[in-house]
Amino acid sequence: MPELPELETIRRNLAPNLEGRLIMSADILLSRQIKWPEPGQFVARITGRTIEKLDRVGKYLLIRLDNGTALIFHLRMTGQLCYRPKGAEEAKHARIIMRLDGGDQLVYADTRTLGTIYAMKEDEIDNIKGLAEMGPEPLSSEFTVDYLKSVMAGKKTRIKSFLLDQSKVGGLGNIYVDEALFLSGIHPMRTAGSIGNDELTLLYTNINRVISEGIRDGGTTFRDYRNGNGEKGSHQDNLFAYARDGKPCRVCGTIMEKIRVGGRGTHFCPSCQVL
DNA sequence: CACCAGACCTGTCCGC
DNA sequence: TGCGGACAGGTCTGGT
Repeated sequence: MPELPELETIRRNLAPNLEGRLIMSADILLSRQIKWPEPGQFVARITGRTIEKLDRVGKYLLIRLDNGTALIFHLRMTGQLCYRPKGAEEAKHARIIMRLDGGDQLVYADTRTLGTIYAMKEDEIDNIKGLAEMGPEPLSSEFTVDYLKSVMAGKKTRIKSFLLDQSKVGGLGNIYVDEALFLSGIHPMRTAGSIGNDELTLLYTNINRVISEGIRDGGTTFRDYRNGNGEKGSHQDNLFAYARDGKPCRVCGTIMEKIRVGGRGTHFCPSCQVL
């Protein structure tokens, strides 16, 4: 489900409800999703701890505790992290329930159970490869036109697959990549190295644009995604490319198409984005 | 290094 | 109504 804008939305609406709160206990309903340490140790590391701060790195959410442990979530396709005030109805597909002071809960739910969860001491965090190797994020000071130019130079990988590589640009996923390529008039099958300076500058601008608009709209809800309070996002109403196959292009009216690139469904306008 | 298929899972939708 | 297949916001592994 979730890409950078969705994770950032979750972080922003969980933070005021969680920071300063005490984790009284944790119920593990599906231990398979805890990747480190083993479940008993996992529970021991987080119970009785106070939540200090919520951080996000790419699509990872890090909940920092007062013992230096970071409770780390990657939601993959259908993970949800939801704050449930005392008395709220039960979450479907709950996999971990963390009980907070005062009877409120932080619930991790996940239909497809692909999400991954860790409780890492500071010196263990780099063992999560995807996190340690995260590339610069859109909207950050490290993400510049020159950076993008340097990593794309000479690359034969198709631009769609290239932008999905988290070690190149952190936080992009299938929806926002299709959107950025559409707005830039770049066909998803082009190789990264074939993209000229003007197009590359446009692409850079549009990556930042789609990410910032996604955050502004509280994320994109197609099916499972909900924010930290269980609410849907609204960016699905403002998409140009994703899931618009068979519909007229919002710019030129041509019927949009869907192909597969690197195994992922890819939506584009055959007239605005020529190969 | 580039690229693909398969794996990990469950739910939904579509065609027959 | 039932059943099989394709597909879904992500990432990792192993093969060519």
